Amino acid sequence: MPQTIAPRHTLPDGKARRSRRKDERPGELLAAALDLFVEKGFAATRVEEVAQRAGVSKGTLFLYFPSKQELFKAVVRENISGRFVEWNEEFERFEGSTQDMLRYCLFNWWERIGSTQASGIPKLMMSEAQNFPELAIFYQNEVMQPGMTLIERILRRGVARGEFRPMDFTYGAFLVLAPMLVLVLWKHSLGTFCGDQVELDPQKYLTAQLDMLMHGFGVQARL
Amino acid sequence: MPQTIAPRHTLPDGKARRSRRKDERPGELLAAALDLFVEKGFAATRVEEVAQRAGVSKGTLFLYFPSKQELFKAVVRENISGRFVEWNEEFERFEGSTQDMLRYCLFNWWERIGSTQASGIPKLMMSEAQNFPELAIFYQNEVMQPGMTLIERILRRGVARGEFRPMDFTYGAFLVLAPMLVLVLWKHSLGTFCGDQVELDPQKYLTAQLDMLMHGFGVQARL
Amino acid sequence: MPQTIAPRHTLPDGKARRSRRKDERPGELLAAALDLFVEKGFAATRVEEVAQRAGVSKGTLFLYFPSKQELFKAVVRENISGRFVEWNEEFERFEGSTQDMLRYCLFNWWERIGSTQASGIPKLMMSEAQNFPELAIFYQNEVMQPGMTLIERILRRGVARGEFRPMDFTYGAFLVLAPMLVLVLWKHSLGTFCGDQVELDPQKYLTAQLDMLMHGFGVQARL
Amino acid sequence: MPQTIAPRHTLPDGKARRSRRKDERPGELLAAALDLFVEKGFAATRVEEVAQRAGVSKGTLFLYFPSKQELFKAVVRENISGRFVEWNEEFERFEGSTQDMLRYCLFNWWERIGSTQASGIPKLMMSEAQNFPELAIFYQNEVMQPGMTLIERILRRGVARGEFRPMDFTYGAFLVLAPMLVLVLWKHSLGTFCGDQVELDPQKYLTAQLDMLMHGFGVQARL
DNA sequence: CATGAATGAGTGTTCATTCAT
DNA sequence: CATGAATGAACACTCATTCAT
Repeated sequence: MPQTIAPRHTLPDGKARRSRRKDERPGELLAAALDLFVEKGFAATRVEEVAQRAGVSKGTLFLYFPSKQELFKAVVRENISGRFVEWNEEFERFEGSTQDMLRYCLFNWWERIGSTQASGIPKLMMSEAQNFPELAIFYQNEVMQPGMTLIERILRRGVARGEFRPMDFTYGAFLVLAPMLVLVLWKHSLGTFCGDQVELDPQKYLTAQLDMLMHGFGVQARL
Repeated sequence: MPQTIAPRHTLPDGKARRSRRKDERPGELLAAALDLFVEKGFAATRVEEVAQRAGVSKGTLFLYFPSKQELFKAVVRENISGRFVEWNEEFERFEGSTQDMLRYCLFNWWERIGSTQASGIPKLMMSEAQNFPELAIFYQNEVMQPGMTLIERILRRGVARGEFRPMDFTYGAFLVLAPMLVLVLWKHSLGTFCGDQVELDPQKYLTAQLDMLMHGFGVQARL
Repeated sequence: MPQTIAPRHTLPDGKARRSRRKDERPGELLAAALDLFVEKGFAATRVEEVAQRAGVSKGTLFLYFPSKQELFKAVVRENISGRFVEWNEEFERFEGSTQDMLRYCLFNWWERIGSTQASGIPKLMMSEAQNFPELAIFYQNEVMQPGMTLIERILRRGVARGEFRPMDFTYGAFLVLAPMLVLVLWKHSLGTFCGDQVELDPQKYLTAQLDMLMHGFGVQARL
Repeated sequence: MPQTIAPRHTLPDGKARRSRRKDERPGELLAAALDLFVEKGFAATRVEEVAQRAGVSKGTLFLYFPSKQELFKAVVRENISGRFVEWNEEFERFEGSTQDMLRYCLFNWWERIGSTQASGIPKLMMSEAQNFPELAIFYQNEVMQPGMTLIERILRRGVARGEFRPMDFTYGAFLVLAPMLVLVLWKHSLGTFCGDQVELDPQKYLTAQLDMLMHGFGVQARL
């Protein structure tokens, strides 16, 4: 029977046996690692735990990833896929006020990133940037830059259409991004220890941000 | 009667040898600790290293600080939380528009914290919070809470005087804090690896933030 | 079908190389630990030393025993407390006078404990009890209690059968135990330095004890 | 004024100033050390604590005793004075049955030693004998030997007067001593952790011991 | 391919002892 | 004489990584 051995990471046919296929090991490991890295941080996560959660032995993990650091890199790379292409297209097709566009941007980001496991990645990157300069650059190029550019494009559109005041777009993009970033950093770090003292409702938070972005705090804005 | 014998632990003349004075030890240790904690993180910094950099032995460090965590707390108190009393007073005496107050707040923060070594502390806490809950709670109570409260007071003043629109002060304070936080996180983390790609001029950045905080991006704000 | 491949972790032939077999590790460690604990005391014994003497690394020790204290408990269980079940059964089956039972108890204890390395454990516990309350409680529960109970049962049997006079069994058990305890304490402590001054022949000592236990020193006992 | 400096440890006159005299330092230190050694054991007692309790600084302690070990030796030597001369005389003058003599011995020992701070010394010696061979020999010669001899003399008297059966006096003395020793070891070591499980009333305990010593457990003893 | 037993480097903290004042 | 600041050796336990089976 011509049962050829499939090259790793490639499924011979679409209807492959679901569970415990050799080719799925890396994926299971990456998923387990993401969970644990996000939950406990890089240093506090033990490789054995990752292996256990993926249902394999510690030795097996090192069969697929030569070191814990390489595992980390693989996790980050795996989880910051190029969704920006799709998003850019979405925004190009967008019709409506730029304020609506900004609103759409904020809430969509929350729905697809902020509220998911992936929201732990920025915190991880921020913490481990020093230890993984290569990854930091990668993250900067593949995530931060495209993200900033996307926001900049929205701001430019707003200015071009006379909806927004002229501004420095780089700083502008930072100012849009900052509260979003702080929201997920809070969620995954300091916020964990506030108990009920500071309860952040993402919807209200983003709504407040949008309002501030558009009108600022000053009274004259209401005119 | 001529008290010829100098009192113990007192140097014969007031202009004693500058360096290695006993009462400077804690200060030297705090400075060394701040440097190393910011540079390498809390966990990765070895107490012996701190002691060495301060020019004393490991044992001496524990003479002044009962534990590594207490050393960290002392560093934070020395550089941040200990100053809130002074800052609160400053703001109580402040006369002028609340916009000026906000400007004063931002630029003063930059001068006294943001532009100094102490700006590494927020990044540090973000990274280590999970692994050192006690420190996280301390930071939350001694730094975040007072900081947020200080900002909230400014916002309340603005609303009370009719300068600012009504708002939720908690979210408002977050929105003021976020760009400042991101500025120093950036400076101590991802920003390190961007080279010249993204050059943030703090003065311009904070000016842009202030403008946005007051007027927002929307054109109607100009009316 | 001929299963040619030896099951993992099993040596090709039954008579595998004698030493360094995986399943002997705990035993080797326990033996090394007993030696060192008795020789140097619990606190003064370094785990690395135990590991070295057992021919393994420090890490390996912690593979089998989660902590130094648990190692100690295992040593005690292996050498003393684990045997009470067997001893209790022996005594339940015992037929004969209670005096013979007491004799059997004393000389058997000497043969199986008193004359072995394990006799150092009581001295060890006496010395370290204050500093390791957890171990003290463990020893109290696992060794002293069962031991006292065993002796009490013998005494109760003697009284029940009319062989012994009525007595307070708690104090009675103490009085039986005391000379045995002192014998091994002596052996492992002060006795070490007496040279030939006081030569204790255990057989004669225990014989004398038994005689005293039965008849006392008083002459009327001979009637 | 001829105020000659008194040699250390010697008081110029009987009516010396009571408190904080230089010459009393060693005594205060020895007392403090005894308390703490008995309470916490040798290793667990910190010299600073001893110094504090004696009201001097750590440095001063080392002025009088070159090391912690020497301090220990001094403590033991100080506290096992030659009371045996007095006791021997007492026993020579004793008139009455030898059983009464034994009773007197036991309860007197309890009153003068067993119930006092000094009862901690045997436990200390037992624990530290290995570390202080010199002291162990000293203790053996100055305490154990005289004590055993004293008991032996009682036993010999009993036999000589026809009150006691013939016996090996060395073992006999051990058998008398053992329960007394165990009583104080229990008091200062393992017994500490039994809570209410085993409550030893010294009076009852010694009474039971005396009864056993005289008559044994066997029924024939009653005849 | 997979296993899991074995390894050993790395670190905060204590405390007896010293010595400049 | 007395002080107390300074020292530095000592030690249990973790966990990433290896490798014989």
